Amino acid sequence: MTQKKKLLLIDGNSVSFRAFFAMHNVLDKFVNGEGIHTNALYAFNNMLDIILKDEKPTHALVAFDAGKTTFRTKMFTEYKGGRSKTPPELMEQLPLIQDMLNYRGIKTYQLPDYEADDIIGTMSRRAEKDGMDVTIITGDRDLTQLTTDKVTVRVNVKGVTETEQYTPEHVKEKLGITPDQIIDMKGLMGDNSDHYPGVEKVGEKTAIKLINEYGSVEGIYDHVDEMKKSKLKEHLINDKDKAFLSKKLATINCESPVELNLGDLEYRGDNQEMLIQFYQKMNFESFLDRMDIKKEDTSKELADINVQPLDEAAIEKISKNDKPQTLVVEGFGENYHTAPIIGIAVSDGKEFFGTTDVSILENETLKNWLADKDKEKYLFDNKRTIALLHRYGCELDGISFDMLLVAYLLDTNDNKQDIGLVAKNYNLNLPTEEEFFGKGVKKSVPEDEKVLLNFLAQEAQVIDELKDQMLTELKNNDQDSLYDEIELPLSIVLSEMEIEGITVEVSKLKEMENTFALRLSEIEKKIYQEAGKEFNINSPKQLGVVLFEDLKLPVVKKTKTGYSTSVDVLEKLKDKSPVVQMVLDYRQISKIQSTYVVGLQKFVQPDNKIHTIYLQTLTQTGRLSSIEPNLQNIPIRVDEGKQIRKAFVPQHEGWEIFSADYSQVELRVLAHISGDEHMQEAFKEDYDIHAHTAMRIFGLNSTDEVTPNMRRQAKATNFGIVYGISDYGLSQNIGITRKQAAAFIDSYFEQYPGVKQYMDDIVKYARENGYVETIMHRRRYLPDIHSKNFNVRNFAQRTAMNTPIQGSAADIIKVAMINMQKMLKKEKLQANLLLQVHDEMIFEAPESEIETLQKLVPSVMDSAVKLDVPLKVETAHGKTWYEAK
DNA sequence: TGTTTCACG
DNA sequence: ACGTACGTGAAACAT
Repeated sequence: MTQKKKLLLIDGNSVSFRAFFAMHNVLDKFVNGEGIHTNALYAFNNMLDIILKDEKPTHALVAFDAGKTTFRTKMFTEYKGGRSKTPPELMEQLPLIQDMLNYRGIKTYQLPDYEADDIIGTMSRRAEKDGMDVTIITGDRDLTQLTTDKVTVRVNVKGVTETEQYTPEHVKEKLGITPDQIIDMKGLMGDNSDHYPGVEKVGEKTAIKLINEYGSVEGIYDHVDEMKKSKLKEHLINDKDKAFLSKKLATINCESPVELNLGDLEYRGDNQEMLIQFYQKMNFESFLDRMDIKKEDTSKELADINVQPLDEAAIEKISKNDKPQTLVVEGFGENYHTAPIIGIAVSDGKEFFGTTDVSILENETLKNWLADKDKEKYLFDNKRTIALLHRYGCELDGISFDMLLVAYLLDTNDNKQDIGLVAKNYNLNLPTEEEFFGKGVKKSVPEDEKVLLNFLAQEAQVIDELKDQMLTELKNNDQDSLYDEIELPLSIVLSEMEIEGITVEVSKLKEMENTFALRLSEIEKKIYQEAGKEFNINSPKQLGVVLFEDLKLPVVKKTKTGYSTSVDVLEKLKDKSPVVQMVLDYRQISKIQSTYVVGLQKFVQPDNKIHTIYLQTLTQTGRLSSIEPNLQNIPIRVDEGKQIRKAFVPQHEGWEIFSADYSQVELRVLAHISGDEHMQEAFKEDYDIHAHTAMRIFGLNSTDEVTPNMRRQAKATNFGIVYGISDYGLSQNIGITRKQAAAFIDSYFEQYPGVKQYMDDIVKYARENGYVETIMHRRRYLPDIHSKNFNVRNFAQRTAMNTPIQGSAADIIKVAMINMQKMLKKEKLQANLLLQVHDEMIFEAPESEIETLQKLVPSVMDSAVKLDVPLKVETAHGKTWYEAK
């Protein structure tokens, strides 16, 4: 079925006027580089976007008035007389509006001696005859006379973005007459703005009454003699000529000699190239932004691929092929440590081999090829592939291109966890895992093996096809060594850590579960007693009612949905009611119980180990994150929670847990990249950095004069600096006034002028380049740095300050992990690297190796990168993770 | 599915 | 005058 044709007709002059006055208040702000005003252009275009989206016309025309004299002025010289002149700021925009419309693929037209109305009337009648639907956009109500079953008139109200829709029914409802009676109404009442008269003392109400009685102007005068004597009758008789003339003037000429065919009006859409140029000339940033989104729609569909069976003959071919080949190993399930492999594909870019028979992984030739470091391979997600193959007894080596890692390094902003998403970014339309397998209960492997293998082959094809382009981008960004020397080797290290896993004593967790359950029910009882009723303490909503309505405690803070009951609020209410402390205690225990004691047990595998998954390509700063479960947020600050760590033990009798952490890496990184002399000195001399800061900002002569409270405040200030400080944030954190906090910060910047300089420079750098970088050239793009929104922009500025610091620290420990793993192998130590928690590494090792590690680990860690200040490493060890700290 | 809260660096 | 610390993941509740 062919699409129903629809013609969009716009009254160019009246809409331009509307547009101009709609944005008249910002007239001075809308001036382009050449000094031309652009407000009407902007508003017109905005309206156009809305209308085009709404109406989806197949044909379009914008009609303009040709000049001052028309057939109407010949009939009545004063027609449209006495009108004030078009403002010059609008005059200069009118020709540009026509240009813009043409670039948007819309025809414009004007006809000497005729008005825009007549062109619109004529074309709408022609279109109607052709069976088209018509929509007319205008600021002038008179055009509603054109309304029919097929013709809708949308009249701008309140500016240009909103319209009132006139159908014949709507006209009837509003005026009580039919559309074609509007000209009779105008004839009787005249028109002030078009400056033609009607019958004396007849306005809209009287006109409509008369029309309802007699049908038309003609009808009225056919019966005027029968009317009973009245002033109205006198006026009608006196002004008969005027009435007929005015009706003529009001009548739109629907048979104007318009030299256009409907075919000429076909709407073809934007002329991208010209439009971009035009928008640039007009400084229309927001319209330019909108265009980029449209461009992405040109993605290329992938053809079906002829996939040959991956059998012994194919394996022979693959293993003898010296060219790099792309490997796809597909697992089915959320967690690849347990997911089965459902298919394997290999391709050299020309031939595609695939199978769903995983027993092929027992083939020795294939095994050897996979493990051969000299057989170069490409893939998407090295770590995942290594882990999957490992469970099937295969090793993997020789990976030179991991598309996932490269995509992440090129731009951390978009979600790059899925090959389909990366492909789409490069205009290749490969389905995402979710699109292909479905989600939720519908998630399933396609029944037809061919469908699955085709998908795997397409994945291989995409990897192969995008490799060169992506590696070139990487090199252009100066990120090739970040990839070659850090992220790619790290993916192997991480796979080893995940596969090794950390041993957990479930019995210990069970024991804690009972203890905490008992304590929880005790506190629960007390809270119910105190509150006078039973309720769900875990529900912030119910708790809010109890605290702030039943107990009438003062409301400190509100959230979107109601009262806030978070720790900082409860802390302030502690002495107001004994129930508050109980709630705090309950919350703490309940958190430990649900998330850790109970939560962790669910992840312990039959080997008594937990195998977390590190997300290497998620964070915006370059840090890792850990999921299923998260082993990077195991409690340590309060002892009840820290007890959890007693369940983390070495896998062998006679072994210990060994941990090593960087001390104040982030501040050391700041000292390095800011080049601040005073801060560098503090680290070179190995002073207590927070005490040193306290001494400086409180103007003391020696660190001996620093009180514990001063040190605490200085420490918070140091943190604040790393996070991209604000006086308010600091004041909230250490409980001082905003003014005091501001004074701290001023004093800090005075004492560490290099830090101040860095903060200013990095924000400027972000503004000029659109991104910031770490010491290893890891990038984070910050488009929000140009935001007009105060909050959004400030957030981007703080991010600009923080990311190079947090990100460089992440770079450093990543290098250390790679070097450490190498060193353990080289020294033939049995020790295993198990976990990474941002600035620390956790190992298990035989007691006999602890002494070696105490020297070796710090030496590897502090020599990972060379900074202008030394790195410092602290170690600890013990029978459990609890004791290794 | 989104919100709130809280565990970590 | 604006409303704030940076980076994460998971559980529970409410919708």
